[in-house]
Amino acid sequence: MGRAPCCDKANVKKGPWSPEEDAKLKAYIEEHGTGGNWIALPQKIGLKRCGKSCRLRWLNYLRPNIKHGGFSEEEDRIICSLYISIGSRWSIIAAQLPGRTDNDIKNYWNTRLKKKLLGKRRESTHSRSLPVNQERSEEGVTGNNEGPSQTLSASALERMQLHMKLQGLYSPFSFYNNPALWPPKLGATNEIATNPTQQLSNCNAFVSANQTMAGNKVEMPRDISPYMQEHVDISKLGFPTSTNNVSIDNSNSNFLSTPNIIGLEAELQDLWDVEEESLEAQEEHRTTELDCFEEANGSKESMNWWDNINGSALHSDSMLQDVLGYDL
DNA sequence: AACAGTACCAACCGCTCTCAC
DNA sequence: GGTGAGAGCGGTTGGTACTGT
Repeated sequence: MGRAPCCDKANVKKGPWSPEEDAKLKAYIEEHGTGGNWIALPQKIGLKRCGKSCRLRWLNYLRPNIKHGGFSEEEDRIICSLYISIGSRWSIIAAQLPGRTDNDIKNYWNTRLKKKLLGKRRESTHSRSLPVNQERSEEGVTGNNEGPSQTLSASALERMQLHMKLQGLYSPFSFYNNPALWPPKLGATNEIATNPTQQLSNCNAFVSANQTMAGNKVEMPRDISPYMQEHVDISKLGFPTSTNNVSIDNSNSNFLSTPNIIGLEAELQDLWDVEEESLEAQEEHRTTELDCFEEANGSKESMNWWDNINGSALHSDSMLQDVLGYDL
């Protein structure tokens, strides 16, 4: 049994708003406000519209100080950085761009910006465009019936692709080519890839290994990067206010559904959680994991590998500039 | 000029979240 | 703590404008 509809679907008008409807809605809200009840509002002013439709029209179009189109390069840069960091949290991204609506940004991203970043890889002659074997690698990641693509969302894959692109896959010091920066179990070889074949292999290994680390329970100290602190209202991201450290605890099944972990990290963590294990076994894994890490590195504190990803990408403005194709 | 393909964007849909009761 | 209504959000759709053939 589904929930009751918010309005009488048969008696509401759909489709584009007329100037008269706009005027009615605008005049009423400017004089009386919404009254905290969008559902009742259309009846009050004699509009045959759903309350949700009224809300959307007001927020996305009629509200004062709304900007449409003409995104600046600075806005592009912020949108890209935030998308890579937090994914399709359009409302949060919109909060950082005064006058922009989430819908506007979402449309702009889906129709233009995404193509600008990801779409140009095949025809690009750019020095950082991907080599042929890397194209294959991405197809493996984004791809089809086998492998990691089955479990990573399109958004996460997109962000990984952007991330890899911004990291500069040719660089032997990039995260993907430097196992020393990887989570302990993945960085076993400690080899830095210096040729495309090895780099490709490392990229694939990174993704697939994330799948196989099922059941591990790892502390991921997660500092908010300086970039995020500067550009994002952290309080809106749902991080704990007292500490930035996030303890990923598999024993709490609700944890991953809270906003404490957002986006890609959560998805990777989900991959690790795919395999069902008892709490005891998980705890044992965790203890072993931490002990091994401590033994190898002298401290559990430096197990801050996720920061190695976030920090490096968010600070690579020059790479972002490179991909966007214009000077910042 | 006519048509097809593409790009863009407003609006809708359905789900989750929040909060009052 | 459980429930339900409204608000908010992100994904998707459909219509229109634009561009190329």
